[in-house]
Amino acid sequence: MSIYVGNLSFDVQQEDLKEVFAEYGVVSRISLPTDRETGRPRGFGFVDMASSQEEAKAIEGLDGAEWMGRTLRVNEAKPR
DNA sequence: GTTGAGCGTT
Repeated sequence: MSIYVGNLSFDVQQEDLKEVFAEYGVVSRISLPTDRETGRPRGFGFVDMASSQEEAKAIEGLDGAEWMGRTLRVNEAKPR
């Protein structure tokens, strides 16, 4: 299970995401995909937590929250 | 600016 985090600021780094999600549990994996053609950040990311309970809490606590001047969109990620 | 690849044998 993993979390989709959308509407991110383009200058957010993996460490920043980890910091925020660590508030809700153990972050086991972070992914911030960049546009393969342009190398630019795509403005969204993926976070995996150690447990689905922690993920649920993170989604609950962070979806719709304002961060880095943008309103976060957080929910369960679709399968790649 | 809203759902991740990548040339290998997980």
